[in-house]
Amino acid sequence: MNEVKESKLTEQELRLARMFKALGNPVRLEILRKLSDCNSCICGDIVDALPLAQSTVSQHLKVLKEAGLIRGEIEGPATCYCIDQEGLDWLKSKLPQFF
Amino acid sequence: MNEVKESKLTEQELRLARMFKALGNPVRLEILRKLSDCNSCICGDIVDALPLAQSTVSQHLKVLKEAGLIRGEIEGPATCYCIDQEGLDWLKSKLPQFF
DNA sequence: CTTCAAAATCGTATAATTACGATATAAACA
DNA sequence: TGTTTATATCGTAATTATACGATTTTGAAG
Repeated sequence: MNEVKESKLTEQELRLARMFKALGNPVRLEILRKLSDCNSCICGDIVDALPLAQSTVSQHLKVLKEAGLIRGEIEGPATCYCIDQEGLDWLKSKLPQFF
Repeated sequence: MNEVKESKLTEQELRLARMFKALGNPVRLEILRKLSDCNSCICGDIVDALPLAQSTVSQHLKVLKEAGLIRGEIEGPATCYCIDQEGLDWLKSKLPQFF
């Protein structure tokens, strides 16, 4: 919708916007907090902790992963998710220098 | 089986989510960067700097204001916008302690 | 009081997000 | 092989976001 028009934002700033967008949803923030608390988590545990359908949670996890905020690793029949510390550290370092 | 699951986010975390949501849009990030650069700005200058209609920019400014990221002050026939340093400082302080 | 200019708000079309149930996929095991 | 279990993806409905032009509001100046 707002992409054909010349944005004066740098690639880094657009990455920042994508991260903020992913963070700007209470459900996803809750998932992140849980992952931050328990270090790493089987997807099913996250589903159990939320009042949402499995497919909905899976969708949110995908958004977080694509934003570079979490990582998912297949562990046997399940998938283990964890914070993407590299991505979060990048965000934390960029925030103060942006504003 | 029918556990009642509700959001376990605190009021502060919901405020964080609202701020992130406002930040998660390239146009609004561009507005913020401009305000950060020029310290304070007449609304019209922001409109002129963007390839968007005045009404659209005004809407984005409203979102940023409601999220506590900018402030607007009526100055004669115009409105002068500036960064809400208090709000941004709060965000910057909360981010590292959340993750 | 009227006019002008700046900004906000309204009405609305379109696009994106969020949610769900249904279905597909992939790994482990019988 | 087929079954089970966990997760991802599909199709879709409802809601929210984004954009625009038109209109209203507000303050300053004539």
